[in-house]
Amino acid sequence: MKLEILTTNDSENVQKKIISQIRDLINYKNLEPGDKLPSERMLSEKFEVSRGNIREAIQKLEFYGLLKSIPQSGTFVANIGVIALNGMIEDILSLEDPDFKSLVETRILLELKTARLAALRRTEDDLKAMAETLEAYTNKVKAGEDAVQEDLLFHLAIAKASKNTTINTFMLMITPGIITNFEKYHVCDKNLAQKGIQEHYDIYEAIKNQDPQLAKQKMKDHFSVLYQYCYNSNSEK
Amino acid sequence: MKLEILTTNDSENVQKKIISQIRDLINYKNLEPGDKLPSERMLSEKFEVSRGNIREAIQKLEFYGLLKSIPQSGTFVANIGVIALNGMIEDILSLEDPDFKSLVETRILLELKTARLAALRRTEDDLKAMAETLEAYTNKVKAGEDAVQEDLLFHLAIAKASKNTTINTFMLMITPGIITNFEKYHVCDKNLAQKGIQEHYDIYEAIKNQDPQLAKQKMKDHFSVLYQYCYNSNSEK
DNA sequence: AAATCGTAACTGGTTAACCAATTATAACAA
DNA sequence: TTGTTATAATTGGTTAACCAGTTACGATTT
Repeated sequence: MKLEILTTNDSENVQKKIISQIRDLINYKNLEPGDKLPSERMLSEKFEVSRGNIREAIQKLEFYGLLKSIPQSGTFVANIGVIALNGMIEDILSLEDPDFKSLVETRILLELKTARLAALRRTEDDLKAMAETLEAYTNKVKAGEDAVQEDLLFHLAIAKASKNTTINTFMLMITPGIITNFEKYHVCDKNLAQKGIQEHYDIYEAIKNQDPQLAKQKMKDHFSVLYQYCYNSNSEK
Repeated sequence: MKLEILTTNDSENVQKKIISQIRDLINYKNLEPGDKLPSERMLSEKFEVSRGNIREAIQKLEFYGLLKSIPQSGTFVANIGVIALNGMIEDILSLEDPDFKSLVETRILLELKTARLAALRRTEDDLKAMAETLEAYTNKVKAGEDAVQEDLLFHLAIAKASKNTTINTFMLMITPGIITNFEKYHVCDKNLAQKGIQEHYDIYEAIKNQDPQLAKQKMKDHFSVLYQYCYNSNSEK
């Protein structure tokens, strides 16, 4: 039994082990940026795991910009230096899954910025897209229906108008987690949704009038209610 | 020739096409959250692409939290509703690769927050880790060597001390892009690196003394020089 | 000795067959 | 009719063989 616990690793732990082994290999062989890693086949043999596991680990490191695979040629160490590489791999290995609180905290941070940037950079098309999502939200709320999705789509429209692709990507990444947790904890009741209509409209107007300060402030107001609501009724996880 | 241009799609475009076809299918079949998607085999036959392409597309949508694959069971629509799903897929399809300007803009936003949060939440271990990276940076600069990597590792240590896993992940994601661009444009010259020592130390002290306002301000000062330098000498991409 | 060419080994990527677990089905029993 | 069980089909995941492009290297020619 004990033996089984020790030897049975889920695929996540296998991947972490492979990643740390790749790091050790790079250090041991003194591989410089641009150098070629041993082939996937050799690594799978050396680490005694399937080639699929190796590819998975390489893809993760490629996602974080530490490796670069080139077809029919090899996998190469990225141009960021061994010190940064070691530090980053260490951080990646110790990364934990995001909790709801960190999601909300990050969302507010990003949204205050997107509101400001959208006010500065929005085009007429952006305004049109925002108006559409705002109308969909309003109709849903007035019909007494749940409108969490339409709410988030309005915010994503602002993110798109901010013309910052990095923040836009990050907003997309956190949105599903926000939606599921909101619905789970019933964060948005009808009372809150009614207020939301006016708040959304205020944000929209500020962006339309290209007033970054006001846009940020209105977004802040919007979240202050939400924030407060979250931490009063659902302070845990 | 023209025909070849029209029919030859790189794998990225193939994936985008599959993703939009999956979206159409969900809409056409009125699949609700939690419903099961057709099997990978059926999809690959229906869309006339390999099963591998299908898996790749599903994995991307799974990354953004829109689908969920369960072994030996099926692929399921996430619990976020069809409206949000449609909107998000649209956004994902139109996402472009991040440019350097958006990376820097996002980095500053995140770092002002991590400095503040780290001042509030840092442990003794966090301080120790920060001090180590700070020392490595100082030594490198005093030896007249390039210290971009050590610079970034100090900032990542702050991110870790902020105890916000989402922001920490985002910092890790943008760091390689920052490093390569910095080295490409030689953003950090020796003069700037010398100033950096004092600035880093100021940030460290503020976090150590648990002064969030000061930590944020010192981080802002740190970036104002960098920012200015960026936009003066390298305003273009 | 140097340059060129061709061959053979090696690369990451792709594919089709296979696997174990789940699920649907239908036969059977109560 | 209802509940149970055995079985067959289906699922996502895994694997090993295969592919096309790249690279290394040595024979050959000049």
